[in-house]
Amino acid sequence: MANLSTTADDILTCARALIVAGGYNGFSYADIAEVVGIRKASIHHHFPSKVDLVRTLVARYREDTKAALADLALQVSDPLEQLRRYVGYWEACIADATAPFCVCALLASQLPVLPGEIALEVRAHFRALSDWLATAMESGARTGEIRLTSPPHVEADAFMATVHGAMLSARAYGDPKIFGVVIGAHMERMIAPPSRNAKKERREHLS
Amino acid sequence: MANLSTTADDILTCARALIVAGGYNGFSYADIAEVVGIRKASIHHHFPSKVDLVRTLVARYREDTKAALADLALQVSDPLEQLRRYVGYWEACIADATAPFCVCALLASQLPVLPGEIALEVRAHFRALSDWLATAMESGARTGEIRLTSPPHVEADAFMATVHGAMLSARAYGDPKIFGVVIGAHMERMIAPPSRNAKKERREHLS
DNA sequence: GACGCTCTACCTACTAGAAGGTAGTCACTA
DNA sequence: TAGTGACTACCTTCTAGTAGGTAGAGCGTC
Repeated sequence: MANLSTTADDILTCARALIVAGGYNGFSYADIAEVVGIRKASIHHHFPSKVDLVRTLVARYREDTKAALADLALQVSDPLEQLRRYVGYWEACIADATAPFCVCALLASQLPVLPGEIALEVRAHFRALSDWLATAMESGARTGEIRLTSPPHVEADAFMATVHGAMLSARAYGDPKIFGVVIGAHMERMIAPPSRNAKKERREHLS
Repeated sequence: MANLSTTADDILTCARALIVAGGYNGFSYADIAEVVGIRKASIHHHFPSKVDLVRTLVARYREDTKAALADLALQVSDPLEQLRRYVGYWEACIADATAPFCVCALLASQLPVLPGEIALEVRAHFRALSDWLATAMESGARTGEIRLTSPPHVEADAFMATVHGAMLSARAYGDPKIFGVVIGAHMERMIAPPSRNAKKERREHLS
């Protein structure tokens, strides 16, 4: 945060795109230098080491995500609509290929070879996202809009897993549409029918 | 296939473990040489290039998976039990950390930076797995054991996405149990209750 | 307002080591 | 005796990172 220069921003943006494409070992300072239009050594001026660069990048990504999710919860009161907006964001990103993958999801897949400090940041993102989703699940169950067949935090982890898996499938198939199809199926299963025993279900599945 | 020597096998086994840990760019010939106990140049004797090595590895992984899934369908007639065995396999792998990730899932995450020939193999794995799952889904729906809320191939893709996402979460959280919990929740939602209108549901959701 | 000081952003030029890969050699075995 | 599987000894290219320097902006002060 705290007003970094435009060049540093450019470096981070570029690095993020490169990580999303090929992970931590899938890019080099030379790659960034070429895209941003400066020399390798100049990147070291802004970020002394690769670990610094990626740690900063992930920390900022986490902050941005945290702020965006908090804002979403504030702007949209309906929990089901919150989830729809969340997946809608990714659907758009994948469709126009701006950022067709969550940078933390990609880094998590390489967790065993990641420098410790970066691994910690990645872990924290998973926990924060899962918590936000669990809160939405719980609210939805309370209003009777969402039907939970498991405790909220389990439903949240299942939802997150489906989102990440669907990103992967979209990439594997080379077809952005698959993301929406898979998530759509998951959400449909979650939407509570206007059933008579909604109260009973709610009682059963809230912690 | 076709009886490769033990050393070649060792190289492939080692490479697979290294890819599972850190992806295509996360390992080098030097890493393999150290583990297998031969020199870098000797690896080139068995696999002239890194692309050869990984292509062979993925092709063999696909063959093995194909054979195992065909065998599973032969040994176990009950479709729901087939799915349980499939996820049980991964649950065991993740729990004892032998191969806590599908090598194709990991490579798929880096698809944009993968050599073309390897990308093709990875894509083929996703298609084959999805097809197998869809067949199981369809059979399960026919016997009334599985409740499908979407067409079989969509349910199959959703299932596959959940499996891959759950692997990722298990890795991110550093907790093998999360895989079973997430998949368990998904399977529970799929199990049809002994309902009166099972026939009607079946009619609705088969292509 | 010219002088010097410091800081920022970038540069050229370099390094050590790791990467994938090659050439040629040797010993064992079918 | 041809083939296999390993070796040593290289090569080239790429990697992250360093050393040292330059141009210019900002700022105090004589």
